[in-house]
Amino acid sequence: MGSAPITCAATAITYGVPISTLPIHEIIPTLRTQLASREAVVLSAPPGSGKTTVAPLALLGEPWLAGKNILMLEPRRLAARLAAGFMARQMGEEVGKTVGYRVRFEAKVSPATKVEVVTEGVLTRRMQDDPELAGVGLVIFDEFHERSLQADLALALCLDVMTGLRDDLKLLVMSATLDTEAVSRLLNNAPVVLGTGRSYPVGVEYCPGAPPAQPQPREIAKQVAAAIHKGLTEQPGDILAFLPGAAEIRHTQALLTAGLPPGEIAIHPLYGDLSLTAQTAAVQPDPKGRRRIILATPIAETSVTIEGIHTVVDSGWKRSPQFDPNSGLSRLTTQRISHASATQRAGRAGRRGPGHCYRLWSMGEDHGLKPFDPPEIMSADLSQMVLDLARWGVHKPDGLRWLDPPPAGHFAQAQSVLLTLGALDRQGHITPLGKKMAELPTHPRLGHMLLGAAKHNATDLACDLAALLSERDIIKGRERSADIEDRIHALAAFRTDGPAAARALEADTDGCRRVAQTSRQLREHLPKPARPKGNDKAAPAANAGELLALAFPDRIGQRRNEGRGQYKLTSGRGAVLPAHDRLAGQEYLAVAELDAGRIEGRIFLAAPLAREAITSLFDARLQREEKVFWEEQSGTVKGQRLLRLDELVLETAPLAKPSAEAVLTALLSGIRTLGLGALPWNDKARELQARIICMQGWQPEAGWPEVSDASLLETLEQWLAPYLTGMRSAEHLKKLDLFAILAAKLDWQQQSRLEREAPTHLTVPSGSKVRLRYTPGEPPVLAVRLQEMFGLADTPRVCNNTVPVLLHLLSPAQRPMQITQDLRGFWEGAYHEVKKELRGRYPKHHWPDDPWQAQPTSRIKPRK
DNA sequence: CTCTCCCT
Repeated sequence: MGSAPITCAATAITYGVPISTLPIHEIIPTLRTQLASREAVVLSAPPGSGKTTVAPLALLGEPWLAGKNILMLEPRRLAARLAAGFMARQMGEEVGKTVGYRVRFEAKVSPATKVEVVTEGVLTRRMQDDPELAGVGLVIFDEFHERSLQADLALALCLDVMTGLRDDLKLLVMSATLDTEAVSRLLNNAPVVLGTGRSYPVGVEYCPGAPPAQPQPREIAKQVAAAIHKGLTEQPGDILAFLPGAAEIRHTQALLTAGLPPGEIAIHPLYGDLSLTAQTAAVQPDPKGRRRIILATPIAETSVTIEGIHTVVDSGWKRSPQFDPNSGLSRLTTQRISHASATQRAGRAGRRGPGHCYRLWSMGEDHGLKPFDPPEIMSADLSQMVLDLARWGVHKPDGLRWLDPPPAGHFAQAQSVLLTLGALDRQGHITPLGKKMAELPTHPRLGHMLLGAAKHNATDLACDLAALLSERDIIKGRERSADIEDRIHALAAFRTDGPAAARALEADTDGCRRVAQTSRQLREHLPKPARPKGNDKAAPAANAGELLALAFPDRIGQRRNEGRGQYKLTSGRGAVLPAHDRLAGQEYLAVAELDAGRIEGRIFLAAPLAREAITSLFDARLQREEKVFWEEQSGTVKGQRLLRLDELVLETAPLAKPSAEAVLTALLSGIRTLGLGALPWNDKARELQARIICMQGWQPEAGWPEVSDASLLETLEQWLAPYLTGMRSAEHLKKLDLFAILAAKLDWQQQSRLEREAPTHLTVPSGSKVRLRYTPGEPPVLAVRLQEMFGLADTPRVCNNTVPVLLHLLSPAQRPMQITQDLRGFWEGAYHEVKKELRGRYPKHHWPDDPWQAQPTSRIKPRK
């Protein structure tokens, strides 16, 4: 068996409420009286309570609604159609009479319609066109606990309308969870009406697996497969398992097929990217009556209901996108689910009878779960919403009353994207172009592309691209390329040669159908292309890359030379293609879809782009720059003329005459990278440096200049720059006379003081001029033959007689015999020992018993 | 080791 054994906690809790007959009817009278006197009411009732279909019809005859309609908001098209159909049947009517619906691509409404069920996008669009919501007396928000971006926006817009334009508009916010306090507060302390649901008890069993550190797909799959095996033996009926994503589903499926007898049990993956046929198969009962295991993403939490589920296995993880305002990109992350989500998942086992739920964590960890999922507004790309708000006249996150205001950073990022696209001005106000973009039923980036395409004679292609990017990828399969041309070809094949031709190109035919439909709708929103008049020549048609560049001007990729498939984006960020992708050889890409990743982004959809196309498309945004820099390799200052698009360098050319100032700056930075040793130091210059540093140490208050290596390196501009005129290479630097340059840091007075107080030589009793050696922080060293010092009592001093030198007293052969700063002490003491040794080694020299009276001599040869 | 879900 391909899965690990599993041990389960003996604890089991049960929740759920007893079955009763639609308890929602019991609270209808309360709902009526509350809504009659208040502008808003919150209705909280669990799934299965019937609130979606009961509440609108029950309120239809209210006097305050006379002559006005109900608008009900649903998060999904299917739910809108089902709810309208159910209500129409209740009234014994066709859909589109008293009860109708309006979703994208489809409307069933008539002048007789009193209840109109709409999806979220329809409502925000309608409010933009008709802010007063003329003829509407009540807006119902269904499934508000899902807290979609659009529902949050619609609620904020409704509240705005109610404060000014429409004091007779009422709201009913319906939610399946009990987190109603915040909504109630936002709606001026609206009353909360509580209903009960109708569901069966679900026994919950905790089966802790490995501790929940960072989840590995294989590890999650192993635990889920083990729990499924346990469920197969302990529980009857079908099993629904919740996993974070496709990778975990694949692994679990592999483990199960390896561990189960073939053919007896049907295993179905279920996730949004799957073909419609595969999804339908997963949702329906098995045609051969076999037991079923459904391996699903959170799609099965709300969007899809599966009949006959008795057992749920909950991994406790989900994958969701997190917007990163720094990069302006989203990344998918695997996270723990919320408590509300865990309850919702368990509830999926109790729709038709008592059920059972295995949770792959411990009961103790329940407390670590967040009570609710954060609303979408906290983690989404806000550019479309910010454009809608600008059109509404709102330019700041706090311009409306929100349940959770949009995060300021995300809001600002959206504004900056919209500014780049020309939809907003610097104040965040909408431009005429922005208004046109907001009227198109698509993301502002794609709207920008659609509107720009006419000029490039490519409106049809732009519609297809916008449709492709609005819907799920039509090419499935793990080996697919990121090249968007593949999708364009498949779509063309689908249109001209039918579904089989599309399938031959590995495209999903339902997907092609959806994309074609979306493309057609977008085309209808755009003006008909003007026929070229007389001898006007039509502009050459733009290709996919050029069009995508209009939508994603901040995501142009340039190949890096580090490895195949590595790109740098206009923002400076890195992004990679799989190395096997055929696009990977392209020098430039227009990137449409990518995941922010941790360090580097991952490119999922892109098109090749010619450099000439970039320069002509972004002419106004190109930066022409002259760059003068130190080239380490050649050790010279180089000048280049650059053509840049933000962080990308599109062209370089040598710069004939760089400005002297720029050359100097580059040369100085070159010296800084090479270090001070790159300058032509000689002993004389180093000695001068040491003498100045010594003087500064001995006379800290006397104003000696800072000339240590560190401070010289820091202050190159001040002391060295004036001597660098005309120089531009390491070779040129060799001509510098550092001694003279350093000396020039001293004024005349300091120079003569230096000669006096830190002299290069001292005259010793023999008459010789002997060199002093200076080392910063130490006394200067006078190395002199002992014989030359006869007769001198006191150690010579420098620095205005304050610093005794360190004497290295040498033998005639320059061997150090004694090191001392106390000459008098030496003559009186140690000399007499040294003398004996010297007499032995140098018998022909004169080694007097009385050095005080002896004649100093500089003669090297001994006396005859 | 290729990516959750949904909407105009």
